[in-house]
Amino acid sequence: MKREDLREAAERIRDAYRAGELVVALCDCEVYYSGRSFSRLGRGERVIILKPDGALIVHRPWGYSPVNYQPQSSTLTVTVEEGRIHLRSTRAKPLEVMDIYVYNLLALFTGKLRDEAEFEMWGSEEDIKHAIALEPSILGERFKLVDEEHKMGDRGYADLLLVDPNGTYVVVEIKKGAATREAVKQLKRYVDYYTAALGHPVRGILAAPALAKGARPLLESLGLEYRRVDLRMVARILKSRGGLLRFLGSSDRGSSR
Amino acid sequence: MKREDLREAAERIRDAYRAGELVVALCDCEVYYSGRSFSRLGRGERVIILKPDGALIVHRPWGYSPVNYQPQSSTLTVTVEEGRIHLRSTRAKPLEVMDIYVYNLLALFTGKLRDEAEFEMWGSEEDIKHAIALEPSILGERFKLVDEEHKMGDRGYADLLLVDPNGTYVVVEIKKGAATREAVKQLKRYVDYYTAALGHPVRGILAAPALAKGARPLLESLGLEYRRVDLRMVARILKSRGGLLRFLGSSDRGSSR
DNA sequence: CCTTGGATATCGGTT
DNA sequence: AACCGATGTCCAAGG
Repeated sequence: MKREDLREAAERIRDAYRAGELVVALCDCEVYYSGRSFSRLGRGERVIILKPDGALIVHRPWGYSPVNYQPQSSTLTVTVEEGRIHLRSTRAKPLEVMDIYVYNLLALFTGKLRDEAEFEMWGSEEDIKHAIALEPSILGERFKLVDEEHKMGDRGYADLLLVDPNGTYVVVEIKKGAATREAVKQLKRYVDYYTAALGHPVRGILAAPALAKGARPLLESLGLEYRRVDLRMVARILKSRGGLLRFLGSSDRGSSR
Repeated sequence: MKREDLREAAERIRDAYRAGELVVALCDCEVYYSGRSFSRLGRGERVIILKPDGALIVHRPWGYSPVNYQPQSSTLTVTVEEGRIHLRSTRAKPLEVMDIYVYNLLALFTGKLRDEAEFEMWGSEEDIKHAIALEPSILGERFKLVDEEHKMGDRGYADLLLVDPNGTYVVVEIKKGAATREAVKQLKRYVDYYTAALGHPVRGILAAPALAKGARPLLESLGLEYRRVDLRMVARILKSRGGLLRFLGSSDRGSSR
């Protein structure tokens, strides 16, 4: 790339960054990173996104993950060297530095992006927890809610603590995806702790949309229980209690078909 | 955006995707996602990257994380609707669908990116493990290596298994950053398992550059040990054994100064 | 501030 | 194909 073109491109990037604009560059570059780890990426053509908040993202032409990046609040310097542009992004804590050397530009976009829209997401573990807390009976018995995020000594926190019609306490562990054996062990640790703390038996329920392959045998051998939770049921409960009104109102547009 | 422009843009995107090219679009769009979770993002201006392998990434003008995405091997369809382009990306397993409605294009790049370079990274947990395996004595005693990734029944795998001069086995858990209480618990599970499996006492060592706040009290109360590992020491050992020669040879370019 | 735990986590390697 | 642990994990909530 010609010297003048490099200078001009560097100035466009610097000016855009100072003006709070977004920069997208498709370019031939090298990348070095030093911080919690160290990495080196030889010359090749990539997509670079530089955001007004300092986030810097480098994508190779394949894969989901960026090959290199700095998070928001990093700071950038732009300098022109012999035959290349040097972009240095510095993150303060932990101290991390990323150096990009740009040798050629295929395309360069700079400008402000107007994006004031709301982003709504639903289906988290917490959404499931809220739904069960609102209607513990969806677990199949007349449970009553005792507490959420109930401390289990130094073992952690039980997602939910319920009591069944017999007055027996029930520790509930929730997973948003297929519950693994690890989740079963986690529940067991809570049940063991709480049984010891109370001095009498406690039930343990794993609530999840599904069980991973080896989870059921382990669960049963440990005397624990599984209750399937249906995300649609969760949505219905939250919706009836007003938690998801606007979101669900039009989610069907993108959901299927 | 004019109808003809939309049609033309849609065709460019479709043709590029079919030809195995990369697409970067800066556009005014809406996004819906349905799969393991559900999300909705109203209209606004974003950066969209579509890669030849099917990866699809949508970035808002701030933050490190993409607001919506599909991983590689997703498939794309492009259609023109009234006043907008509809991009639908489908991931087969788990079944997940992302719909993008594009109302206006600020910029559109399509083309092949040539990127054959190697990406090298150093400083992983595995690098630390290799260094200790090569020179177990850096943990401060005359340990001998027994095994790497030694299976601890159904609890997982110990990073390293050593034996001390007394013939006592030592389970080692390695962390590349500050070791948390969670790491201490993980080590405890391994030590408990292996003590039971062998029928006599086993030592447990947590090897990491640092201990997180609450980790030391827990570690000591469980009778486990901590050994600090120095990344520079790790680099020296690996370098002397030839593992990092080429990489370290020029990493100084990007590391500092 | 640090610590903790979730995430559409993603990504490999191993079973 | 499922499971398991690492990740420059990132990130928000707060015990």
